[in-house]
Amino acid sequence: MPAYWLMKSEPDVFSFQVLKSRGKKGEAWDGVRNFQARNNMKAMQLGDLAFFYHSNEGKEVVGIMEVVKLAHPDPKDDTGTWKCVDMRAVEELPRPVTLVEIKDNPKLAKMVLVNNSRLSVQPVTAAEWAEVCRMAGTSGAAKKPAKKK
DNA sequence: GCCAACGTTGGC
DNA sequence: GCCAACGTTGGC
Repeated sequence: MPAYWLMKSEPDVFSFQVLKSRGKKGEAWDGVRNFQARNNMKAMQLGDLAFFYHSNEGKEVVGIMEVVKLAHPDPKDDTGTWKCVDMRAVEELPRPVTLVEIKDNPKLAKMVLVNNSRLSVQPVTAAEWAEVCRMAGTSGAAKKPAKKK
């Protein structure tokens, strides 16, 4: 069973659209300089899914992505302290879910996003994942491996 | 642009 | 090992 995460970025710096343009290979999620966030990335498994949240501009969950490479040394870090994972875009949400909507939903009151907005890589429970997907108008990439073309 | 909250650093 | 000071993040 895959775990769920939420990762955020300022769209000015790195947006979901940019990640999408990287295709299946994805892109290294580097630049994280926070121990909690790093530890969360270390815990990620291949195939784990994550929401892409745009901070500052937009303040909304805009897409779903997947872990395609396990935690490895951050190429932009000389000290060897920091790690990153590679992510690829899976699906752009039919309807972005804003921070306001998340805060308004009692089911999501315990989300880390609400309580610790500064953590850039955070875990999401299965229930929260399902709820945000429902609000976004998607079934959530994980639940439809049957859909082959 | 401001400010509150948090994490990290460094002096003791 | 504690805690004050500082820097950064991110919502408003």
